[in-house]
Amino acid sequence: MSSSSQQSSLETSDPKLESDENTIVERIYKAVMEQRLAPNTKLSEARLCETFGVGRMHVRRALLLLSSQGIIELQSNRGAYVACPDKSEASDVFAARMLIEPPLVRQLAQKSGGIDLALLTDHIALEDAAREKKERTEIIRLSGEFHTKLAQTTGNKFIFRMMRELVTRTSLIVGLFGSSENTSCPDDEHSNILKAIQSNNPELAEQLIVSHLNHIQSGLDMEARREPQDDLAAILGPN
Amino acid sequence: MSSSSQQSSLETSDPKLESDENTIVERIYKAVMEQRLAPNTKLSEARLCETFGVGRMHVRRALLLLSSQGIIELQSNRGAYVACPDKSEASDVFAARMLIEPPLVRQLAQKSGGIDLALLTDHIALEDAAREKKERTEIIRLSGEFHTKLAQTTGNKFIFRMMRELVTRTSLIVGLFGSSENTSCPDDEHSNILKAIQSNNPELAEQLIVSHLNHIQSGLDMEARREPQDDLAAILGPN
DNA sequence: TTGACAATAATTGTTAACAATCGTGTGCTG
DNA sequence: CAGCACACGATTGTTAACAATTATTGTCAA
Repeated sequence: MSSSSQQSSLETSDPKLESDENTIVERIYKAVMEQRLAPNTKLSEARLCETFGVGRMHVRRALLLLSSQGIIELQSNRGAYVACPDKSEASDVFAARMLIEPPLVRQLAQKSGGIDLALLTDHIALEDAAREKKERTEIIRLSGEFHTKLAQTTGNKFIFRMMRELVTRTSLIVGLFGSSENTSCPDDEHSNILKAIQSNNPELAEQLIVSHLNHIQSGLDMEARREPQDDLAAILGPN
Repeated sequence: MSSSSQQSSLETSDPKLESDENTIVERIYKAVMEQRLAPNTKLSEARLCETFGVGRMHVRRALLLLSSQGIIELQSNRGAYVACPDKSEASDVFAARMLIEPPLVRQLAQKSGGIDLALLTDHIALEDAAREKKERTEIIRLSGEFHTKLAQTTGNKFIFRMMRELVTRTSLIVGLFGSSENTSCPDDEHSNILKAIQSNNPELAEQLIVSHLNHIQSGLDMEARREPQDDLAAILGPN
């Protein structure tokens, strides 16, 4: 079995342009962030080899890196599975974000004059456009990316990496516990947070991010957990 | 070359007990934390293979993981080197710690009643003992570990991982920029922070950690950077 | 029909040989 | 003597075959 290329949304644009394992990580990472790869989906080495057109070594490297970022879980002799956070992990993620993000936006609002907010203003435009066009995966991705870019704006790579990990995990959690349509952040809260930062209002910015995080968390249904499907179908788009 | 076992401090206790690549990561990690492995030291695959008595695959896995944690740096076709932070990274590390640790200890002091501080009280005892015996590497390691355990006390694995990474990086930085004897945290500041937490005094605890971090940072000489030696001698103790 | 058990297929883990790259030292040349 | 080119040695990167483990299927008996 596994004849030639069974995947449609995969090797569309560039058939076998050099896709090193860094690209592999990025592709899988993005697929998880956009909730195209559901939690608990098995990622077998053979399929990924075909999918990306690389040897097993590169796939294994990528899987190891992804597991070190908590995006997938490696089970000994059993393969790699997209991470599937439970209730406890979910509350840990939000607790960590509650610890970090308020001081973060407060700090941004304090020295708002001295830093470049173009990244964020541009981002809000992107979010609006995506919401306009009702592009689901774009909305989901951008919704998380706002928080990542918030951290990126500090120019501190450690803060950036921490936020990136937390946001990624949050995306998984929202996919698992998100009730109904509530898969992304409420509409214009991001915009309001940015405005508070721009107008040098640390207290307001902090307050807004706190309630924003609370909104996300309260939009979850921690009891009924959407059962993760093992779909192999709509995976890993080329971009 | 590379006859039998050239390393003294290595395979002392258990000659070839199963040391999987998890152990390899731990061993190298610990060596870096205790500043036995100087920044910029080259870690060649062949030597690590002999040292740990495993195949190249395990070594490469370990190196990849270590590089993903920022403990070493992988240069393409050139090998692995112990990370060597520069001035900019150093200030980023302290900025990130300034962002996280104050709210962290504040939070601990707030709900001090409901959490188990045994980890920390025990730790202070260990620190005192090590200082008594003037065990340099122990003091260095424990001095960083206090902060890690501070995070561990929250029971939040994300906060723990963040702090662990920052503390590790701090250890490298202190090794590089640390002026003279000032290789560890000032004597009893840890103890005072713990007391503030125990007595449910969030403001004091926060203030103490801030000045503690400032003390560490001001003990560095950011200009004259200790030139990293390429020593292969005193490496990777067995414990 | 259901359960356990055995054989087989599929997948992951490991090893070793091979290829490619980089650093170094040697010798040539100006 | 300085500088460059080349070749050699050492180290890293890659591939493919092999071993070990797990999952699946089919069979048989209760």
